[in-house]
Amino acid sequence: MEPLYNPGGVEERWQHTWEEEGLYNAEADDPREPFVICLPPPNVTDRLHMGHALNASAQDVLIRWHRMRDFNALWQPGYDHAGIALQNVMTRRLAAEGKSLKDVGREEFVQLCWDFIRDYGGQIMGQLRTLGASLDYRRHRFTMDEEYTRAVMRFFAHLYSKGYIYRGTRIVNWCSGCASTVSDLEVNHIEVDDTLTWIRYPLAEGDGHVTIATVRPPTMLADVAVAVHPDDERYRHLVGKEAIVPIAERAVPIIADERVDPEFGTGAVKITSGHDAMDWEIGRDHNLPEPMVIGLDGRMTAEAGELADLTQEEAEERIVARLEERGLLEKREPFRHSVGHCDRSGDRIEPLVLLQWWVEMEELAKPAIAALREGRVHTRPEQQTKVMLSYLENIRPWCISRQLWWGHRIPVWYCPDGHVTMAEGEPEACAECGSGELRQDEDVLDTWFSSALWPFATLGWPEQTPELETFYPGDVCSTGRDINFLWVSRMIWAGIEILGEPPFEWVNYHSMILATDGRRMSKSLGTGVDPTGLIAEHGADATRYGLLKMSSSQDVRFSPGAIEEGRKLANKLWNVSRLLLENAGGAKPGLRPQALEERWIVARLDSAQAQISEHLAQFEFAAATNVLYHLTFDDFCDWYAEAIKPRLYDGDEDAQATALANLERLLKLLHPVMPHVTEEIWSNLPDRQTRLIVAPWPEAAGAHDVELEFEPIQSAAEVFRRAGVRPTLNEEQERIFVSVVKPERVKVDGGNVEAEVERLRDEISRAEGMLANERFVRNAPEEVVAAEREKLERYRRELDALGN
RNA sequence: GGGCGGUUAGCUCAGUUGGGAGAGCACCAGCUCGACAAGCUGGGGGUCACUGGUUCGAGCCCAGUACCGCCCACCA
Repeated sequence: MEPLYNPGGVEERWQHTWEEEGLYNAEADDPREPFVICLPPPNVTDRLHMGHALNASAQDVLIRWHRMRDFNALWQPGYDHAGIALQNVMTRRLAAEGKSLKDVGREEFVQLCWDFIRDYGGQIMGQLRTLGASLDYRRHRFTMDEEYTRAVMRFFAHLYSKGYIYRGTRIVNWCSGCASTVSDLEVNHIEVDDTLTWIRYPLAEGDGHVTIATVRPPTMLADVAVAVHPDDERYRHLVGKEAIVPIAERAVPIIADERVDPEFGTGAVKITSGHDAMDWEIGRDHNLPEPMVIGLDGRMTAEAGELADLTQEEAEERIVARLEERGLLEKREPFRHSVGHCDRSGDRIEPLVLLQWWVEMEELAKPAIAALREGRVHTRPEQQTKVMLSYLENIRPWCISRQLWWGHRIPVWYCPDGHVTMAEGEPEACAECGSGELRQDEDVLDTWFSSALWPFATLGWPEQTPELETFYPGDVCSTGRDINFLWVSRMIWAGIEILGEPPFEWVNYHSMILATDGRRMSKSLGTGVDPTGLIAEHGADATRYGLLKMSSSQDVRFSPGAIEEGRKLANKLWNVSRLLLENAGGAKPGLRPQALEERWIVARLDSAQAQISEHLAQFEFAAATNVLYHLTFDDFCDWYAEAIKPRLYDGDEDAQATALANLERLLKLLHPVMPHVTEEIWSNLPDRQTRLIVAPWPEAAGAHDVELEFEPIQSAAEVFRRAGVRPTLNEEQERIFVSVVKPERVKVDGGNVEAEVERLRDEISRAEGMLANERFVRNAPEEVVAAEREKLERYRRELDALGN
């Protein structure tokens, strides 16, 4: 063993060995209790980024921990086809070649997507392997695979037959950049500087007018009403009358609706059902028509008359000029408000009224709400449950059709008479009239529609496979908050709807890792840190340790020091192992603790193990790494190993055997976080029967000497003193050791007796004050009062020892 | 507009029912003898954002303020 641990080569070797020996595999006929996590499927064209690496580290710790605890641990891998994202990539590539979608046609385009995936996709699984992620790679799934597609079709058919899926004309979010609709969840509201234009609409009868304020004058050509609040005294007399929309020169009703804010603008608002979400709702409730003057390309349509084909900006200029000529323009002023933008392309969303496919969500959400409320699904951090509930309780219909070519095509066919035939496979004839002339719906399904099935479609659903039987429902979903609604909420209701129970019991939300300056990590900002670079430079173990160490219940900044710490820990462990192994004589591991410091380290290992288990069970990975760090550095290396060194050199077989047994134990506790270095050291231990990855997690604590559970370092010295042990320490350690023989001298040796006396007097008066307080003595827990009494006595003894 | 989170050492962050302010890194000093200088030991350094309240006692509980971040939303 070399003095400096070099993860390069070692890590790859173990990754290959583990996978080749089938140690990542989980089998459906394994009788042990299953433990299942589905990897959130990365986009097939993505490369590993920090979020993937952190989340994979967390999941792998849980999987490896459970595997050692004798669970049948399945970590399910796979990819998502990333509908809009990949379509946009491909569209840009075509454009770079001077081609458009129309030039290549649908069939060829889809083939190009598959080619692209074959050539450039599917890289993350390889990158996850270099992280040591123990996924069952044999079970890899892709949402566009034939089998998975069958599941998507069945899911559609199921929801369609129960009436949850329907086709309807409603207001949608149209993204001109993607040339598709997107769901409400894919729209970001961003503050923009705009202009608010105040326009006079003359009354149809008489001379008066009503002034409205709008940020989008061109849409006035599609106005269908003017609305005011029903309680607004200023306008009550006008409700039921008509106003003339200028330029369009149409009369529209003046209506009353409570959704109008009387405080805003003049308190009167133009209603444009075809181009605004709230107007659309008001329009539906008042049975108003839904004309449109803006087309799919964002330009004015023929309905706009002489303004047809103009851009909205051009149309606005013309309209404002005309209004001014006629004296109907009251004023224009700067106005800042939030406007929907496409999450994918960044383009401004155009609300349009289109015929699309929808999922009616209200009924489907109810069992998911119940599952969250009843604690059948828990979240970490817990507050996220509230967030999820408020989303589900206010859920709205989900637009699932996309005007794309890359994705699962909607399994619906139309005959020339307009009859609708839904079929999981291609039908031969119209279900209604028998016509053989069928045309399939052109649209594909929202990518998230297929992602919702991930926990069971990956297991073979709709077939009743052994995998489905054994591995559903799973246990943990670990993910970022950014896809909470898009993915997690949908898996929950879909799982309950299809299989009767939620797909997992726990949802763990990991930190978002920000750049060191607090900005988002992003390629375009140049703030990204590449985790594969960290792995190459510091090793996978150090990277895993570092990411888990810096993770938290909230978002955190990237900390290079945490990775460095991981590297030091691996090196420290490596070197203490060298010490123990190279001085083990012919001893075989066996726990024969005789000296007090040996019983002490067993107690420390027990105690640390209990803490680690508790932290992992609560998804507190940073706390677990902290325990591991101090256990290894302080307790195991700096005190225990130092203390037994002389006996190791002297060839004391009991000490050697015990040291190896304790090392074994330490390696097991570290393995889930740092699998490679621990497996490598493990392979150097004598008489290994199994790999560490499948070695049993140590027996539960309980056998150790309870009275030895002191705090680490000081207590070690205390233990040595009581044991009469005089380990060979260096001069500094010797000084501490001696000082601990008389604990009251520790601080005084530093020189400042007066300050120490003062401190003790303060402490004594504080403790006396508390104990003299009847309410404290009466109300505080007994242990707290007793602890206070003990402290008081100790302080008094220490003060006496100082001669005061 | 609604909701959630944050503000603790130079930096990144812990701090579990209220009871002696912590870790890692960085910095300083010493040690460096047969695992490791990517080591060991020690040290300096904090008005726990601010104001008020509850309490014998508040980083922690309550009310409010400021600043930062995130999510949701039909602010025309």
